[in-house]
Amino acid sequence: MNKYRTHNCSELTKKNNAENVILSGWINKKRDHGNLLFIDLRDNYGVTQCVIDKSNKYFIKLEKIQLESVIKILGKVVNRSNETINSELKTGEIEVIIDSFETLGNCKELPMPVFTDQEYSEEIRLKYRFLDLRRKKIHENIILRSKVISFIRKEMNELGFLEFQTPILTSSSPEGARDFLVPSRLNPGKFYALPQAPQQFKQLIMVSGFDKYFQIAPCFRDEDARADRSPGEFYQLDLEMSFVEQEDVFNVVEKLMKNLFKKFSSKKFLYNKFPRIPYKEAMLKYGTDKPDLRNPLLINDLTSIFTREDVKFDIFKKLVKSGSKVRAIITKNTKDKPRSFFDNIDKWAKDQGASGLAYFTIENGKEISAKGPVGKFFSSESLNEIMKTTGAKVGDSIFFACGKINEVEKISSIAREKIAQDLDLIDKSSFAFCWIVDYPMFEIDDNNKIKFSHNPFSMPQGEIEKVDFKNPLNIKAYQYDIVCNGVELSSGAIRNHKPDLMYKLFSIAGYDKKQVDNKFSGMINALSYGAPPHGGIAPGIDRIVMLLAEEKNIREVTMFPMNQNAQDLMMNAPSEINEDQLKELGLALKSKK
RNA sequence: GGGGGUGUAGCUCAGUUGGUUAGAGCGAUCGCCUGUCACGCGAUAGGUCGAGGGUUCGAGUCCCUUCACUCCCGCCA
Repeated sequence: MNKYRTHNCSELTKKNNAENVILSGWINKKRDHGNLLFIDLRDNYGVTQCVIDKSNKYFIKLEKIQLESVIKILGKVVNRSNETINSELKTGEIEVIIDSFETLGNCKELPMPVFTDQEYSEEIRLKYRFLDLRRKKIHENIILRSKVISFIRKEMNELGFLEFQTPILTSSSPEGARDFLVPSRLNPGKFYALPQAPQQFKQLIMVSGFDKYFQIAPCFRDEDARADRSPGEFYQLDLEMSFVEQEDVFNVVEKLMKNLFKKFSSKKFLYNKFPRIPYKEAMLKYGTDKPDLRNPLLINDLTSIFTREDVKFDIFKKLVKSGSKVRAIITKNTKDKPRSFFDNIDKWAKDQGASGLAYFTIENGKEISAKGPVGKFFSSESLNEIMKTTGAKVGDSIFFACGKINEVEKISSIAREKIAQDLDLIDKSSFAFCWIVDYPMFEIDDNNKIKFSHNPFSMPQGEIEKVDFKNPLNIKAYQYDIVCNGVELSSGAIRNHKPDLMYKLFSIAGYDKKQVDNKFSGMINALSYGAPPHGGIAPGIDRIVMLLAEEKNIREVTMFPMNQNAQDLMMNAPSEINEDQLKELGLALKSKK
């Protein structure tokens, strides 16, 4: 028999009536009636009410013991009387009459309450994470995370994937994020880097002939945090497959996501087959490459309307002449919305740094007309044209944004979200997955330099002989993202397994052969020894769990997260190291300013 | 690197137009209470109002600087 317990704290029911039991756990709550004391004993599994009265010699001791102390209770299970049954508790039909008890772990005065639904500051939560993690919601989130990961492992195994570990200490690579660096004691002056992702390794695994690989892989990137982005480290379901095309990867991931999200959520899928949306189309219709497809609003391009003679909206017309674009969002049947609805959105847009949103509502008197501050600038014919291109009807309203393409995409994207929220158009009870496909291989940065827009190892689309290297910005890649409810879960690609092509693409981005050989030696070398066509993806585990747990902050699904400044307040990391350690590594610190 | 928000008791917060001795709930300590499940009742302790400077007869409150946490932009797949 186990020394500490015969049952856990959620097991006992009427069936156990009159049994002598041993329970161990934390004191969740005490209710002290002076001559009668109730103790809610909690463990990982649940809560059991235990009772003791003053005739018991342990009564005084138990009365004094601190909440959150760990105790072992010996007692007898009794059925509760009907009036005292607690239907909210799994064990609410019984209670344990305490016979004796033993303190296993004392608790000091708590820096924060554990048994409350009260919110408290992250600082205190992170410093005392071990207390925070005892609380119900986050405790359940972390258990969910564990279950999600083991489910993924099982599914991946069934799909024929093999799990492999890849090195944590590896080499620094150009492109992408800032690396975390680790000095090498045995190689003074040289540094390892922690992997931003096992990208090159997983491709090498394919070259090594393993066919299907996956890993719940830690990834390290030294970039600033966001609510949905941990500083430093996060986990991906990294996977790679040989002899596949894009659709083969999609099939595997769709199957996995559907099984996973059905298993851990009761929400429905908006699309059973995930829509494939070309990058260009996504940027036009949604203003972003991570659209929330639960939101029914679409963005329309109305630039050409503002070249018409019979449209007199001069501010926009002037901007259009100098190359700006006009994008519009139609809201269905909003003619009766109060003026404040429209003005709030306009004011909100100005707060976002845009020049505001113009708007009007389409009316039908003698002829089609527009009502609203800028309505008078639009002729009936131009309105008919707008209705034709956008599908807007009488009674609908139209919001306009005008600006340079990047700006107008951005503002129309967040306006689409804002308007949908205000009109309560987003179906919160569903998951809307989609694939964003056909990403451009290259893009132009602020200094007018061509750079890889995604991953330098992606395969360009089309037959290699026909790729138009003269116009690199037109080259599309077999590069894709998977998005759910506006959350980017992952990006992936069919990889470029042809070294010659790789050199060519790198040369467009300004790397000569020598540089490529030097920086990507492991991989480029391997590709010239018989590499299979291959591709993969790497969905973010943390974000999947966030969606399933309906959390907005990644720290709510991370056991021991760092704060925004990449500090672990509980472990005191990062910390200073002593002179000897520095010396051994051949390092010297510059004095801080 | 930049912008916004927050910072008052161990915790969560209130604090009016600048005005006497800075309050509440929870927690802690002490006392009362035999059926609670957010038990109830009474009392006590607990404050560098994030820090520094300034304005003022007088600052938790106004101004400047600074620090911490957080959200966002940049950055990042």
